[in-house]
Amino acid sequence: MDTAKIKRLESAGWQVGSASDFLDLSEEETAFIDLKLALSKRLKELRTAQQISQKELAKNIKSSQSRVAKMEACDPSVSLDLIIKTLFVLGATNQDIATAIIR
Amino acid sequence: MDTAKIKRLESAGWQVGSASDFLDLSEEETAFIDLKLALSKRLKELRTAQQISQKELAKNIKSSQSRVAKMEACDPSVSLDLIIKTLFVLGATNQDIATAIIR
DNA sequence: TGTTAATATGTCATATCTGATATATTAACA
DNA sequence: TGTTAATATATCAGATATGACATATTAACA
Repeated sequence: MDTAKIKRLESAGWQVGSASDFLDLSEEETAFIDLKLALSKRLKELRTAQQISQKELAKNIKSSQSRVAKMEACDPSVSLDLIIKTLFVLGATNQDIATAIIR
Repeated sequence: MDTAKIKRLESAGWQVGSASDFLDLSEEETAFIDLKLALSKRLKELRTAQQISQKELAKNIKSSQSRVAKMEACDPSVSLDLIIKTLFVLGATNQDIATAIIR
């Protein structure tokens, strides 16, 4: 199993609040993943609330359905840049993003 | 003059509040740059408050002085990922980051 | 069950970001 | 003025993220 897959599983694990030690990450690294996770979660919330398919959103951001799926799965191959840009396309405000981060 | 340089100048321009139309960016693109700018500004604030040189910070994040300088200049070649990771190394909390974004 | 739309996962060539390095500029002080 | 530390800027080879595509899985319904 490759690192990407492990990280993806780890992310899923954190998402539901379980503890795990496949990887030993520094405090800064986990903080970063948590932040990314919170935003990818918000991304999915906004998309589903707007009843848009991943394919449709992909078109709006000039990307592909698979990349949207990866964003929502918080795949390690997606950057925070892409997630944030997509949030703005979904109509998120700075306040939305800030709230998603602290919540 | 290349795009990177123009964008850098643009960023500096926005930072001091001037209007410009070298580039015509969409609302989402300007929102993204504004957010990045706010965070790079906060990064510099945290570093200077801690009286750390760019060189020292670079060592802490295993990068180089020049990259730190580019982060603080909000150079288009730096990712949001790198800026956020660095903020965490500087001891920023999610609340700090959220505040920097909405302020 | 089959059909269909939505979503998930794997892979890859290309684009973009990376740390490193060199060098320029700036600021503070003798 | 010179010297020094800090910061800024330019460039580049290697690393990582990208959209695209193929294919698998899931869910809802006939």
